[in-house]
Parts: sequence; C-alpha cells; structure tokens
Amino acid sequence: MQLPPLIQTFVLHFGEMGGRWGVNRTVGQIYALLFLSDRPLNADEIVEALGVSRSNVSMGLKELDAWRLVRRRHLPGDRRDHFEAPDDVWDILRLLAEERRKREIDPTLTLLRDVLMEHPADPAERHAQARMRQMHDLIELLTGWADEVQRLPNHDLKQLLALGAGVVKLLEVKNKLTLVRGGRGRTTRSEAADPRAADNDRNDDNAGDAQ
Amino acid sequence: MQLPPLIQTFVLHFGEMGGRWGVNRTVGQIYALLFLSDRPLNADEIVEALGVSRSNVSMGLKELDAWRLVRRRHLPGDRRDHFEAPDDVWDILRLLAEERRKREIDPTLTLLRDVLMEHPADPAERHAQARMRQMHDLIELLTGWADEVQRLPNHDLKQLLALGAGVVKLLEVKNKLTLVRGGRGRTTRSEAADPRAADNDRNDDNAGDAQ
DNA sequence: CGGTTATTTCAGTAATGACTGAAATTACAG
DNA sequence: CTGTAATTTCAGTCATTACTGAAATAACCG
Repeated sequence: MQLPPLIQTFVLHFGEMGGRWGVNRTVGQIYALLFLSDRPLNADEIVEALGVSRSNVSMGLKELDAWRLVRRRHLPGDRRDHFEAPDDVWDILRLLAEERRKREIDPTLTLLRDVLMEHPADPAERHAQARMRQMHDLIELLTGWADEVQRLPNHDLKQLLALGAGVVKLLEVKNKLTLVRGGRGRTTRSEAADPRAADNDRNDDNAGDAQ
Repeated sequence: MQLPPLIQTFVLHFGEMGGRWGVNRTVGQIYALLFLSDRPLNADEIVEALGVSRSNVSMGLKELDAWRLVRRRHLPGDRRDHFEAPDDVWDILRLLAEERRKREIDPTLTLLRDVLMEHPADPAERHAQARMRQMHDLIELLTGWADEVQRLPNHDLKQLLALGAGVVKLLEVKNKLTLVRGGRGRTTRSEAADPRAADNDRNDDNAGDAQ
C-alpha cells in the first residue's frame, strides 16, 4: 500500500486501535480510509490501498455496513458498489452511540429487568438484587438521557457541550426559580420522572451484614 | 460453581458480555461476582465460585485492578488478599469513563494533534486533514465536556441527567438573558471556549471535488 | 442466452488470545 | 532463619478469531 504519508499514518493507527474498539484491524483500516477519502471507493481500490485480500475487504465492508458506518452508493456508468463514510461527524457520533448501546448495554438492561422480577431466596440474594437495582437504575437514567439528548438538533447539542460544567449554573438558577414559584414552575423530568431516579445516594439494603 | 441462581445468571451474563466490553469471560465473571457480593472475597472463594483456575483468577484480578474496578483489602487476622468492588455505582461509572477514555480515545487524540501539524502535500492530503480536524474538534469537545461534567458532585450530575433533553429549555432561557444583557452576561464556555468549537456545521474544505 | 466482471461465501490456515499447572516468589509465623 | 501458606509468573496447550484463495453466486452487457 502506498498512500500519502499523512493518510497512511491515520489508517495504520485506526487499524491498531481497532482492537480496543472491538473491531479487527482490517475493519478499522477500511473505515479510516473511507473516512478520509474525498470520494466513494470501490472494493478493489480498498484492496489495493490496504494490501489485504479481496474477501477480507468484503467481510470488513459488511461489518461496517452492519454498524451503519459506511454507505453503499452507485456511481452512474459504473456497476461496481462504491462505499463512503457519512461525512457529518455528528451523525457518526450518533450512529456509534446507538449501535454501541444496542450491542453493549441493552442486553444487560434486559437481563437486569428480568432478574429484578425474581424473588430473592436468602440474604445474599437480597443484597445482590439491591446491587443490581442500583446498576439498573443508573443505566436506565443514562440511556434515557442519551436518548433524549441524541434527538436534539446539532445546534443545541453543540451548545450544550460547549457549556460544559457551566450547565450547573443554569441548574442553580432553575432551582431558585422553581423554589420561588412554590414548586409549580416549569415541569421538567427532574420533577416528573420515575421517582426511583430521584434519590439513590445511599439506597443500599440493610447492609450491616457486610464482612 | 453452585451460586444462588439469581447471582449465577448475572455472573454468566457478565462473562458473555465481557467479550463485547473488551475483557475476557473470566474477568467479566469475577467482576460481576465481586459487584454482587456483600463482603470482600479472597481468591480461593472466587476460584470455587466460578470454577476457573487459581492463576486465571490471579490474572483477572490484576486486570480489574488496572482498571481500578476492584480494591484490594485486608481483613484483620487473615493474611490473604481480599477483593471488593467499589460500591457507589456513580464512582464506578466515573472510573469506567476515565479508563476507557485513557485507553480508547486519548491515543487517537494525540495522533490527530500530531498529524494536524503536518503540511498537506496535495489535494487528497488537504481533504484528509480537514476530515481529521473535524474528528479532532469533535473529540476534544466531547472529552472536554466529559472532563468537566465528571467532576461535578453526584447530586448535580443526577439533576442534569434527570433533566434530559429539558436542558434545552434552560439553554433557551439563557440565550435570551445573554442577548438582553448585550452579550455581557455570565461568561460560560459557550462564549469563552476555543473558537474552533463554536461553529463547525459545514467547515469542510472546498469539497466540490468529491466525485 | 453466453460471456464477463463484481461480489460473497466458505473451508482451511495462520495468528492471536485465553487458560492451565508447575515453578518461583513473596509474606508471614514460630 | 526455617517452614508454610498465599500469590504471581511463565511456558506450553487449547480455543477463538482473523485472514486468505478458490469456488460459487449474482449482476450486467451485448
């Protein structure tokens, strides 16, 4: 593979990081290549650029397709499939967040829900279940938040991020307003939401048994 | 291994999910077990509960230790090491976020910074570099935000999460206030931050060349 | 259709990573 | 010190996963 050095560096890096992201080297490289490319590439171009086998590229593209990280596109007058990465990095972020959640979190959330329906048979199970409830509530709070925030238009999302921890200032202001109005102020999820989320600072069970 | 069924289910699930989370089955199981346990466990207890080898447990605990997901603790009158998982799920969340970022994001950020210093040699490199800048800016915005939010006390964090997308309402209010005061209002990062973050809706290079 | 090229599937092989048991090391008690 | 239990390290084995080249399939042209 003889790519421009700048591109080569990036592609190789993504290949190596692939392992940590949960995809293999080739998949990481293919994605990096498509992300940087200024036009859709066909499979052969990828093969040549990366120096891996045709079939490997085919499998890699299939996986990236499953992640929705590449789009299949047809160019007029050429019957080969061409591939490109979505070019809005914010969209990519959303895709990644959604997919990772689907694969890495949702199954656990489902299991937790099921297990929390069971009746604990002894103190050990009781304690275990309390822990699972903590985990469940936290995950649900996070994913719920992510769901909502994910739907914000890019503009709002950016503003929120740019605000950083400064958002706390706003919360303080809001709290004051809410107080002044006798708690009848604008209702946001902080008042209306699932009450379990409201206060779980130290809602462990009677854990005096530890040790 | 004969654990109470409730616990067993959870432990096995964590083992399977381990693969997707970037740790192996045993590590996932050990963590699940410690997370649910109502007291610190020593290595032998883990060996017996999970039915894996002593050495495997030793390695697994070492890895969990590197992730700071388990604490080593000494019980009086027993010279064996005992292990426990931090019991505040919010702390766990913070640990995970920090570690994952250190391993999965920071290296890329570093590479991006380096590569963005280089001078592009041709149009392809120019375009590639523009893409990398988009990625870099997005990651930096996200990690910067995460840094700040991570330092918030649990209480504020919870309130923020409970608010969900409702936070936009606050942003609107703030915007109005800022406007009224002629932009001289409370300075948050949205005004003070790195100007690159302020507007990158469509800051691609002259990308008319695509296909 | 028949020929041609693009793409996917699949069986076998190479490479990587997990797991074990034995040996070495460490920490402690007497 | 010496002996013993706890723990870690490590070399070898086993299991999983990635990768390839060949064969099968699909898509298109004239």
